[in-house]
Amino acid sequence: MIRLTSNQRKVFEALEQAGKPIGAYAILEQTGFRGAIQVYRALEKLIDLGLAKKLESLHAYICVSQKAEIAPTAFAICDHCGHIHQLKEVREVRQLHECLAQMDFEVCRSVIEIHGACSTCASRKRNK
Amino acid sequence: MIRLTSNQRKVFEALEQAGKPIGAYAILEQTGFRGAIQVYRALEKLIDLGLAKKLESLHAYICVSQKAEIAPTAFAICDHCGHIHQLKEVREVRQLHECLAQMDFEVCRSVIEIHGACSTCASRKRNK
DNA sequence: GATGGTTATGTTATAACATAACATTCATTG
DNA sequence: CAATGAATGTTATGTTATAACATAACCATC
Repeated sequence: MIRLTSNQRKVFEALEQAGKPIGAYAILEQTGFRGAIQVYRALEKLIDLGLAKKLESLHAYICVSQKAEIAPTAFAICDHCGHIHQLKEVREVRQLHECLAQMDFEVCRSVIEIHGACSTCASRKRNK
Repeated sequence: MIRLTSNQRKVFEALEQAGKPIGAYAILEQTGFRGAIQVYRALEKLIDLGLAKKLESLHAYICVSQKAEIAPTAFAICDHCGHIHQLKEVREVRQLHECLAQMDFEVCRSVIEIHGACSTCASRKRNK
């Protein structure tokens, strides 16, 4: 088990409780830290450990579904209800990495965020 | 041929000249606009038209290699030299979208940015 | 060519996100 | 205990992005 510091634990709990991506300043409020830097420092560590991820296109952070998952993840982001679907170990992502490897590109970080409408919201749209 | 407004043309030319991703405030300097909003408004339109793209993980903008390409693009971003490889019409990306479609997820925007080392920088790293 | 509607642009202020720089506290172990 | 290093705190500031409202340019049609 990984040993988190006090601040890291507070940030992780805030992410868990939210259950959806939240911004660093929302975390700041929830944790009661005095400055944003505390949040960012903790987030950096959590991301390193694979416990959290930044959603670049939302400027927000989310805790990763399973523990310590460094493997590249694709996110399906519903722009209507905000629901996030985490797609880990997706064949297509692995293949994309392989494709890049064949071009001699050495992958170190993968940002894959697909926006759209989740099944619920999509059907709701169709029926109105 | 698409008709751009004066501001849109200036921003597009700044992007073309740069030949790499640049931030909105760099564009602001180059164009001489008085405020950032002019840049963002022009960028929004250029992105709509498929002439430019935002690289979310860099907070920067780049003009797209071919004209009016709305199709999803994957970007391979070299973190060493800054070189950007635009991958259009990549099979793996299409397959990822199909995979999501089967889950009833209706894709509308695709953010795919793979960071790492390009072939040149990767070999340079190995040889030192 | 005046009228009114639409689109584009300008201006100012501020929101939202992120980091720099340095001070202090705290735990550990030699 | 003293020295060290890691974590945290504090303040300030940098960077990215948008809100809100004012003005100008364009253009059709009467």
